[in-house]
Amino acid sequence: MSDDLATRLREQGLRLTPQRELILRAVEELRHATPDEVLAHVRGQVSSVNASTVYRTLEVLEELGLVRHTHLSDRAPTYHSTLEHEHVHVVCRRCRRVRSYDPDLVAPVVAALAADGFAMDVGHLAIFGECADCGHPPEPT
Amino acid sequence: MSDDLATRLREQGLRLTPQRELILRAVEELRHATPDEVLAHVRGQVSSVNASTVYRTLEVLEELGLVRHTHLSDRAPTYHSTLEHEHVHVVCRRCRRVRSYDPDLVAPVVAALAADGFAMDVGHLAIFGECADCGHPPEPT
DNA sequence: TTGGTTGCAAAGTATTTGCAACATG
DNA sequence: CATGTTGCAAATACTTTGCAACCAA
Repeated sequence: MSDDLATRLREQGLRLTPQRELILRAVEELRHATPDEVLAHVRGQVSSVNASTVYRTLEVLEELGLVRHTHLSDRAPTYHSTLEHEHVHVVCRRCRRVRSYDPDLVAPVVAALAADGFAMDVGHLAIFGECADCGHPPEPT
Repeated sequence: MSDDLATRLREQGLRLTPQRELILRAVEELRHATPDEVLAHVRGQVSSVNASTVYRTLEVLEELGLVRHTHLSDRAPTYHSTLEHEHVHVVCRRCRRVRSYDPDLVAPVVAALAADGFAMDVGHLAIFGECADCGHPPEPT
């Protein structure tokens, strides 16, 4: 997987650096992390890595297809490794819990949109709502 | 509809102001607008309205259920009036075009998640992907 | 008159960019 | 050793907040 990084970078005339390795590994380990969280993680591990490097690297890694991002909050984007199989994110607004669903969940939507000539990006999808069994009490009805 | 505004505000002990009327009307007219676009629109029409007022007002209007927002780009949120019937947003990453779909599109997803005790927020959903017939040429395969 | 509302300016958070020093291939 | 990369600092985009003046009810 780090080999993959080296390979893909080389293909694009880009270079393998310790920062890029660290950041990719951080995304893989954290599962779902914002740029800030990635930064904190790599800093905890090694030398001082700069925030701009994190942003620039996440962009590169995404172009290389090694990471992806979705929006699990109204704030910063969340990155995850493409080593995980593709999944749909379902997040509860109340308890903030994030569940991953198999792409099957939205297969009918993919099909319907495909019929309209639209190729849906399943991995980017974030579905919001509220779960019944979340830690927080339900709103009075 | 402006009556609705007055009514709902009063119910909450809030007040009807020209700014609030203008901003609500701007959202209705613009169909899909970011806070910035709303600001530009109301400024074009009347006196000087402040950006903070736009943010604060959009928040109030959303709490009152008169507007809603979704994220149609990685940047600012997009607001729309709830006078429009609820719809799902489908946006092409290449040509940036936004199409509105009937909630029926995602009915199977709503049902599947409901079975898991999750109440999906359909109006907030934004589906990304690429349309075949967008102005831009397809990427080489 | 009371208390919600606005404008203004400053602060805050998230992200981007220019550029010189640096390090990979 | 050529060119991609990084760190740093400043700039930018977007949003929030404190507060005094203001105005709707």
